[in-house]
Amino acid sequence: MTTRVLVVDDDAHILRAIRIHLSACGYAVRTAQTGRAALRAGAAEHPDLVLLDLGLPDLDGTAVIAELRSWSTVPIIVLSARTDGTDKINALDTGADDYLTKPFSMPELLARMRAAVRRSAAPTDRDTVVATTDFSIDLAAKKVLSRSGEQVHLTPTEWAILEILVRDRGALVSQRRLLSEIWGPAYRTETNYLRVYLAQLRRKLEPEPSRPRYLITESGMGYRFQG
Amino acid sequence: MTTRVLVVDDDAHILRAIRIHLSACGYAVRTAQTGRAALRAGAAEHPDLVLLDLGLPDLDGTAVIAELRSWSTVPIIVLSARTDGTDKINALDTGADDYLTKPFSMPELLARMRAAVRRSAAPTDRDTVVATTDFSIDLAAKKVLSRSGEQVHLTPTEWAILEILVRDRGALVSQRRLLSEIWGPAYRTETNYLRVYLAQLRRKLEPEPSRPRYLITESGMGYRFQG
DNA sequence: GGACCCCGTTAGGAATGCGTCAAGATCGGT
DNA sequence: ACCGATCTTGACGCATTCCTAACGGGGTCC
Repeated sequence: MTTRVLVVDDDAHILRAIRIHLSACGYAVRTAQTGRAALRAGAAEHPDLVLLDLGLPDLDGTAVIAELRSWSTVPIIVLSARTDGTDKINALDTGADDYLTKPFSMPELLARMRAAVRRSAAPTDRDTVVATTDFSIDLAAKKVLSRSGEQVHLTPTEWAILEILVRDRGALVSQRRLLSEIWGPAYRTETNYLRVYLAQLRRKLEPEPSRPRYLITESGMGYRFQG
Repeated sequence: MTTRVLVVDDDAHILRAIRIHLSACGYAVRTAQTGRAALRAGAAEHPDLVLLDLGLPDLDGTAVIAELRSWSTVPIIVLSARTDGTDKINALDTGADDYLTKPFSMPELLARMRAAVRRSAAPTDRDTVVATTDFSIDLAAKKVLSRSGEQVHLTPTEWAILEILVRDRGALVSQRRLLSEIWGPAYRTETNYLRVYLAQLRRKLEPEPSRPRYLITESGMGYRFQG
């Protein structure tokens, strides 16, 4: 499984140089030249690692970090020409995982990338099959079986929502996070999407769709999968 | 819930300087001057973070990292005078989380420590559950369970207030802070909002709402969550 | 004892959020 | 280019939550 890296820098030359190096090392590279493009790509592609230059034309670098962190725990390594100490501290406190000052050596960047990915890869070992008395969900196989053993067909969007809720089963998932992860950060306020799809999921999964037992609404906050 | 840091360095002066700085910032500091002492202290005390100098008299620094990593995932930040790139890469690949070259600025070290602790604390929801004899609060899952195990339903505003109080449990939280964090700075004087919502929280959580045991009023000052 | 001030409690209308339905728009495969 | 599946969008009635304004109780300082 290749590691997907999102590289964000406004300088196309640097972007190209990094892309060449990383591709040669077996990473799948995706690039963005602006903060907004970075947020879009982050939401759409769910990279395993983000390399972020702070000097972007449209958004402040720390704003990009904060926005990403509002719904994602992807490792973020900041690459910056600024040697100012306060930039470093702000970036780290906003949620960056590491901070390299340009110019840096490529071997060091690669080593820090390996360290960041190793850390984030560790705690992803939760049961892949979640069973209730009415249905069972296989997260690895992306399948849902009804009690009678028949497969329940879900559309891609339905599955995307269910997967997020079930991965954090028991926890409240904010509508903002669901919208950001599935439709992108720009759709944070389109809560009616969620209303429609939650209704469809309930019709397919709940024994009594009008009185949900598993897909719980927390008014004004979000949704919760009750195991 | 103070963070316990193990500082490993053979130079007693540096050790003292770091200890003073970290203690002043609220960390609980334990020190070791040799690799073996560091491994012993790591096993005995399970620190939340390790600051490790590579130039130890008895063991190679990477050996210490490898030994710790064989059984622990505690964050390790390497502090080293060696500017050689291969040392850095070896340390990171052996399992170090970060690498600072001496001399470094203390604010940067503190920021990197915060980042490392934040990362390692995030996936383990251990500290996010606050339990009393009458109910338990899961800050990560945004869930409150009564003693009988039933879920207590809170509205967004109720939850917002409870979250702030519980995050700073034991401490007095001023009404001004609650009001400006939840309703915005313009509502600093609307203390009647708090009276209403505190009453609702007590009705839902306290065994005897008229005689609060957990949600304590400090007249004229603010409120306090008494664990 | 009286005049405060601060707090707890209650309740109902206003505002916001949610479930539901159905009709276009869009996408993907043949 | 067609057709079915899927996604978007808007509208409506209902449920929940919020705001607000009372009233009463318990302190404290004159």
